[in-house]
Amino acid sequence: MTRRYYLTTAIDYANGEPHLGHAFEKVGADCIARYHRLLGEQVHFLIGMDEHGQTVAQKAEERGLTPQQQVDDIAPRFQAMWARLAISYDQFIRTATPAHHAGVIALLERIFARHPDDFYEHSYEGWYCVGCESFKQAAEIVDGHCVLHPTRTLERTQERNWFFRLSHYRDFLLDWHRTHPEFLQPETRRNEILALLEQGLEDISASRARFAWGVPLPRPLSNGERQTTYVWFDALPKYLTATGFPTPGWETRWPAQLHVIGKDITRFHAVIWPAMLRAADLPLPERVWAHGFVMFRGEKFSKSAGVRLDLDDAIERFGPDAFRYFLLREIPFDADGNFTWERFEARYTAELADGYGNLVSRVLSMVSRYADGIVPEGTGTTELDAAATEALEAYRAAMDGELLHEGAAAAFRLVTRANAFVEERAPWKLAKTGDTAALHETLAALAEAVARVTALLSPFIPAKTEAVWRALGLDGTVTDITLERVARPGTAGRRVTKPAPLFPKPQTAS
RNA sequence: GGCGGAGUAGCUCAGCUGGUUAGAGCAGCGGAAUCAUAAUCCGCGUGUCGGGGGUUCGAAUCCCUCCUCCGCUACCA
Repeated sequence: MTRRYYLTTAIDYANGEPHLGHAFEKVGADCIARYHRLLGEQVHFLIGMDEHGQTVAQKAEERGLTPQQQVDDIAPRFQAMWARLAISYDQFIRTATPAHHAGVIALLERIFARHPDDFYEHSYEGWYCVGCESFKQAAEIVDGHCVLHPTRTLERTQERNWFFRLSHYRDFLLDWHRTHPEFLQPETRRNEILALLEQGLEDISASRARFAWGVPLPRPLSNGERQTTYVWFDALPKYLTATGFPTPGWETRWPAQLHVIGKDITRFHAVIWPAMLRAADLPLPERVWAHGFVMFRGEKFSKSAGVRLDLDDAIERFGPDAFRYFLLREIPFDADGNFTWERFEARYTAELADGYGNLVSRVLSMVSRYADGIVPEGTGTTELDAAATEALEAYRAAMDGELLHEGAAAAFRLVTRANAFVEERAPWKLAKTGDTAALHETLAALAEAVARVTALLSPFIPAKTEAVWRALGLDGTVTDITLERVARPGTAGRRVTKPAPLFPKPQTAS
């Protein structure tokens, strides 16, 4: 009975091309998905597109398209990018589809049926900041101006909508976060949400009069007006509608084990989404992880400020695996980090080419030269076994806590140890002196270490590790193995082949 | 404005509830080796631990204050 693991990312907004921020989240979640497959769990990995809302409709109009044409144009572009980056998703959900609409409506109806008081009509009147394009609360208004746009004038504006009684769930949510510290991580995000909940919650609107591109809310207002479901009541339920809800069978997948999101949408996932589920008498997801952002030389990416990075350029520089590795190793998954070309090149050269790539190269080469290409039987354990055990423990501790950058570092310590082991044992000397027993023990230990590191790195660099797995002559593919294989890689007796350099270095002339 | 986090070697960062000479990786300098993608290994770090004050036998580690940066402060997603 294998444990199932339903993992999701946020869905990307269909108003532009995929960029580095989109890629970082997908690569991170993909690494988590692959890690859980390595643990032997039955992973279901969901990604997708958020296709509704006024911005999509506007973008479509600018391009002379219908909203549907707009989203039909964008989705394949994202999917092509995810294929290129080896994102191993099991399902790609799009919100502008009949199945998703039906699921959203079923969820809303379920809330109407079970907690009829949770939705109510309300004429909302408030101070509207044109700069923010949103209503502002008292706490954000100082001297009659929005704190973020003090030079703008706030406008008194009114709209009649369906409202969701979010305030009713404040005590429940506060208690949930307090008693489930693992629900929202990292800790700093949890603290922010606790602070928010302690302040108290306002009800939120659940429908919009102005924008028709979305899911029609199933109940009209008392004056007969039909409105569009407010975007978060449309977007968040995709985690549930993706399971097939309300068609029977959805219960086998829900609740999700982990929602991977950006820190900017923590509130929606840690407050609104749990409240919606509670209102529908549905179980809450087990965990929410809010990652940080990739910045460029310490600055946020910004089209207007000219701080941008072409995703294709970054991938082309050293290939998809190297790009994945760099993002996962360089940017802490629990905080913000930086992309710089200098760091990218430094890590590529030092860690992938000279570290892992060269280790693979020298080990395969020595097995060919000193053992006729067949990995010898190891006679006993060496210090490399202890190093492997240590690396595995650190790796699991890091990966179980979503600290992917530390997981990569832990795996890499075994690369370093293996390289040192080569120097200590000096197989070329053993070959000269004819100490076959010691030579074979050394080569066996090294081949095992390479197989182990390769397994540990497979969530980070799936294509390159697959090539190494084959070069070692091992059975199956690296995506099918589990961590048990790390204990017994079974390299002895395998015929190895030497592939071209895994991570070729550009000529030094450049 | 309010709440919260952070400021440690050139760079990226570890240093939990205070206690031997403040650490790691990268970069840099010196040496060894030659299996390997001239790839590796070994050795070398006196840094006002943001500034100031305080508590203590003793503080990077606790308290106060100031400076700087960042996050949150509810319906663009």
